[in-house]
Amino acid sequence: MTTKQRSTKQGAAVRDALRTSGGFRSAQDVYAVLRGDGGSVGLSTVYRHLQSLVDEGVVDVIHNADGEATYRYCGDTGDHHHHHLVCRRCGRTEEIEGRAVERWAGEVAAQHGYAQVDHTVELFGVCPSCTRRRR
Amino acid sequence: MTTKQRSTKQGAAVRDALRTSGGFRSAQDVYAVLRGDGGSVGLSTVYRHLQSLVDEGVVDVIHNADGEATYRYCGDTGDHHHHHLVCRRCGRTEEIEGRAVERWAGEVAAQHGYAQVDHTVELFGVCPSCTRRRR
DNA sequence: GAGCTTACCGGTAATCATTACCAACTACCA
DNA sequence: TGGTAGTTGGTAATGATTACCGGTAAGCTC
Ligand SMILES: [Zn+2]
Ligand SMILES: [Zn+2]
Ligand SMILES: [Zn+2]
Ligand SMILES: [Zn+2]
Repeated sequence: MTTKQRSTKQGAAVRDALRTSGGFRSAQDVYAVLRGDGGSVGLSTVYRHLQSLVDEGVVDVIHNADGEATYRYCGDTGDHHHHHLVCRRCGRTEEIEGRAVERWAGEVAAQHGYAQVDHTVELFGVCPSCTRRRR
Repeated sequence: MTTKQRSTKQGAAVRDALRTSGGFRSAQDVYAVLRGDGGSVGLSTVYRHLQSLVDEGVVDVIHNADGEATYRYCGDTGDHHHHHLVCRRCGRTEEIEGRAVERWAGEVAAQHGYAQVDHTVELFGVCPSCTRRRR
């Protein structure tokens, strides 16, 4: 039997915090925000829910340059395969997709005889706002 | 003045271990191998040299799914921009490149007005050998 | 080769993100 | 309202990576 999921305020808080943010945030970031809002959430709980959301497929994970995991709510557009263009200053994120990359990835893998191929494709830059602000 | 680099046997050991391996290996992996060979290297030393090699540009880093850093010697072919097709079973790696992806990345970034754009593109699969071996 | 200077070594302690534990708590159903 | 089982959150444990620092040795000069 599939474990029944209970709906708790903490779960909602974590999900909303991420959704509202719009970009990629670390677990510690989310924790800090929720604490700042006066709510009392445990760090364990934050990690737990982030993981659940990832398993559900509504949240994407990317490891930043330091290897730290950052999460982003992609649920609303979440079923279709996509990638991201992330601002390395403010974390703002645009969802992107491209037939070209997908085709290329498949071809390359096939040429080398690799099976069960998956891929990681992320773009990092400085968004218009951040560019304007700090020129 | 640029700090003068001394050539030590430990440095050579780390570099050779990576080069010989051919694939992406974690610092701990390299450490284990060097220890297995009877040599006595310190873990700190391994980390230190891996970082140096990365700074020199002869070694590439990728964070695996767990966020752990893995390193690969790409020095011999190292000047030109390239990506990797990595076997998630044995770590074997093929260097790959593609005009298509580079162009696509540039276009997408431009469309969204992002500047100083960099990208991460890595393919993960199961290499021919590993596929054959384990059905 | 001997002596010097100083980068380098490596063992250990410290840092940090993430996970494991577990007793107290509460959502949900009858 | 009561009971059951999933959930919470503080704390301890884990694991990778970094900071320290006294001891070692590479490279240079004579
Ligand atoms: Zn920005
Ligand atoms: Zn894709
Ligand atoms: Zn393989
Ligand atoms: Zn590229």
